[in-house]
Amino acid sequence: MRIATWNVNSVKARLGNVTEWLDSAKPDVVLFQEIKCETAAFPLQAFQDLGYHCAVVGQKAYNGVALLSREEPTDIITRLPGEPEDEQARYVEATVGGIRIASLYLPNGNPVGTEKYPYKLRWMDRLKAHASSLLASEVPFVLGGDYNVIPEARDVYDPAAWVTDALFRPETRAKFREITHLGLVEAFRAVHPTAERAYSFWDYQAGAWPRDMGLRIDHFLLSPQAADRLVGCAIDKGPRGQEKASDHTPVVLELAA
DNA sequence: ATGGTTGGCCTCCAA
Repeated sequence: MRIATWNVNSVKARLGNVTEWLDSAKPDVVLFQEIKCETAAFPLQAFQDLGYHCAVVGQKAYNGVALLSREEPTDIITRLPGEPEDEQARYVEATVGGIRIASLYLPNGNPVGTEKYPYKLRWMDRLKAHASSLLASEVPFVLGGDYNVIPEARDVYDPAAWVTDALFRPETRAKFREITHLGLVEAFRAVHPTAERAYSFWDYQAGAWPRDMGLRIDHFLLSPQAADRLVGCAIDKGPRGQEKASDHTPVVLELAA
């Protein structure tokens, strides 16, 4: 099974790029983040025409996630447990082919001096708690999406310049490690243990893309049973180089059978 | 060189 994750930065502004990529990459499942539209405004038909079922959690203007799959997803949940007052559209999870698969958009957390940063850390605590309960259930699972976390110094073009940023602060990285240390496998790093300058995001500003000033912030975390089936994980830089590109590019996970 | 871009929305916010 091939599962892709892609922060599309507005599914409506990106519809041409996205459908063209799906048509060539043909993932079995694709996880979108930052669809930036309400659920009812999601361009369902375009994706149904490509053979996908869609589980969509949208909101006006910001955030928004979706899970698309060739097989109909079941047992869909539309929010991360904990903080029921949290209305931000950042999580959708469903069962596809016997695997629990989530599309998540972890809060950015900048600027650090505001309430946005503690919200990010609380969201990570909630993700950790949810991952713990999924592990206890012993169902194989894949948590994919835009984590807004740079795991290590080699995952950013200039670590010193980013050390006070919410994506790379030591406290953020420590929280990310708390999650992986539950026993999850970060798929790209497992498959490419020595890769450098392997990025999934390049800012629109300051010529970041042509200068390869990127970050690796889009990840797949795999449960032990899912990791046993890990065949490959690759970043497809193609879409980032196109006209009207998202600032993120797809990451593709391959699981056996 | 204290720079620069994009999307959504409505005058700036978020990234």
